[in-house]
Amino acid sequence: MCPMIERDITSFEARVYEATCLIPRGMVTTYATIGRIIGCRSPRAIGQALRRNPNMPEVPCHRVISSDLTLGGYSGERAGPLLEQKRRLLKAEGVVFVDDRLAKESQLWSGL
DNA sequence: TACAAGCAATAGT
DNA sequence: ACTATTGCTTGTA
Repeated sequence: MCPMIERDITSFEARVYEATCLIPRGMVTTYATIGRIIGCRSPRAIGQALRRNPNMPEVPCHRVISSDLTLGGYSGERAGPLLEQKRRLLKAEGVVFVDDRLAKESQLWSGL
């Protein structure tokens, strides 16, 4: 029944979760944008919150990339098979990456 | 309660 | 390429 996945998430983690869920399918956003939405000026804190993954896989954390339009990381790994899977997930949603970089900048979600 | 260490980043030099 | 900055979580005393 109750999978009790949420553990003792803090307010910060809840905000990150909410902001991440706001990302439309087929688009991506950056840690900085998420921080902008929840009012956090430290993208590292967001990466850490997502790394802990308070509620997986309900949260499309794979739609969060770096401001440099690079893939960033996934599940705590900044490189490796998991990151490759992240790319694959994004590709399945129509987001194309070339050379570990977002091909179309128009697919960036500005948080509007 | 207090202090120290670490993190899926970003900006500036 | 390298260093500094930054906010938040976790662990230890």
